[in-house]
Amino acid sequence: MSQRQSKSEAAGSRENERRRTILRAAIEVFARKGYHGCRIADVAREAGVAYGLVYHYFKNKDELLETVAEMGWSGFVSRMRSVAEDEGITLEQKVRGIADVAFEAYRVDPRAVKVLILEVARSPAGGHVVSRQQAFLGAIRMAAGMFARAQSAGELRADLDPMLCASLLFGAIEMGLTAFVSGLMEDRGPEALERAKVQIAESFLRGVVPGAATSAEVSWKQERSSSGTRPKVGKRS
Amino acid sequence: MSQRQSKSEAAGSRENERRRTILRAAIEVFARKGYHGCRIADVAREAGVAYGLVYHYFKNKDELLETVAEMGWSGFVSRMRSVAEDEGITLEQKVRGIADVAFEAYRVDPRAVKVLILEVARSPAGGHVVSRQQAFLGAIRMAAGMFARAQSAGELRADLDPMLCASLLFGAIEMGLTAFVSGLMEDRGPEALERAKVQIAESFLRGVVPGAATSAEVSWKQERSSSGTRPKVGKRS
DNA sequence: TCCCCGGCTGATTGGCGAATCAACCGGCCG
DNA sequence: CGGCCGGTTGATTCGCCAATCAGCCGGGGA
Repeated sequence: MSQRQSKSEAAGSRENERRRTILRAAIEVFARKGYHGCRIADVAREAGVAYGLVYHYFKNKDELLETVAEMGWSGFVSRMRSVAEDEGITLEQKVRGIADVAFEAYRVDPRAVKVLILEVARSPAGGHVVSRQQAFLGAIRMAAGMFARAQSAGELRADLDPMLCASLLFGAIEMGLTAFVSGLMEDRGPEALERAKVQIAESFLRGVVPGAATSAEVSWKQERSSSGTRPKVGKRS
Repeated sequence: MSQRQSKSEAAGSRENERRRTILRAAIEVFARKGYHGCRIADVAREAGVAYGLVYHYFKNKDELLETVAEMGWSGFVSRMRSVAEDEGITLEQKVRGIADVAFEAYRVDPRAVKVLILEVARSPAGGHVVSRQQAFLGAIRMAAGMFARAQSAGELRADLDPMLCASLLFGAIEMGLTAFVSGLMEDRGPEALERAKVQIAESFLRGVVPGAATSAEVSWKQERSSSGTRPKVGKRS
């Protein structure tokens, strides 16, 4: 069983450990100096490996970023999807769940989120690297679908454009995180993060859900008593 | 049309015309291929001038972007400031006014807005080019100040963090514009733009203003009958 | 013991593109 | 008319950095 496993990236072998190290270093360096502002040599030094080894694991610099993006993003998207497509919860819970996922990702790995936001989501349309922002837009479309369904179920104001709702939610979350990433928010402790998350979700919901004071308002104080209803969204799968 | 000369730059001489041409070409090219994805040669070709002339008017490539950023941004900021600091209007009107300014900027010059959003606002922290995102953060801070003042006047829920409100508003506007910039919104006509603007402002206000159904809600249907209560904020043009 | 092999090394190379610079207009003044 | 001068040109230079590659090391199998 412990036979030499084939070169497929099946299990986390010793070799993959190096790969991981390089990936982490890349995130670190990208977060610090930006993709264009750093050399491969920086990544190698940060990882404590030889320059050439980076090219042993990654075809080129671009693939390095691509991989970083794919890993972080796919994790986020799958978690978000499981929330957005959960049939058993209300729109409000979904929105809170999505905010949860995003802020939890930031809490767990701020650097990675910074890279994702700054280098991936907003990468200028270079024409070639479409895949990246396509992933981002895909997430928004997914949310838009969620809102559209909620709308026909009467959980969303009829006069709103679902796509715009999705943009609004993502924009609010993204900029909220940016406020932390960029140091705009002086207090960056976990409880500040939690407060920000709640405020964003509640504000968004008040603005978007039919019937002025929603249960968002009601549950505001007693939310922990009704905790069982909230899936809490496991992060690292 | 009234956009001729913006501010200082008093004497619009013949020489400045060339400079302008290059600047416009830069915006065009930056919007199409991104700052890093284009060469100075591209800008020169687009402008129909010799390669070297670009360096006659701008110290280097970075200063070119810097100038583009400064021009577009200062225009936006000054318009926004005049709205945010207007003592004679309510918070709601200010918020609508800010949305107005942003969307009007997009309507007038989508390319420039695209560059501003993609290349300037979210430029990765390169350490050196701090000024750019500093300008952006400055705008958010200004809005935060506006919200803080509104809060002590009772125009904003007491339980909200002004800075976060500012982030939320900017995030919503920015992502809304991004939806257009990136082609997420299939319909990009002026009336779609108008609808998006209204939806963003109203949603934000519902979420943030004390007393569930605000005048936003009330005026929603009867806004044109509600006489001159709403000054309609004389944006540019 | 020696050889093989695959992870690993880092000096070298090649190309790209920013920035320079010497020459070139064409108008204007003396 | 001739010389000057500022805007203009684009081939050339120069530095940087991604990507290569020839070779090293250490383990394990024969």
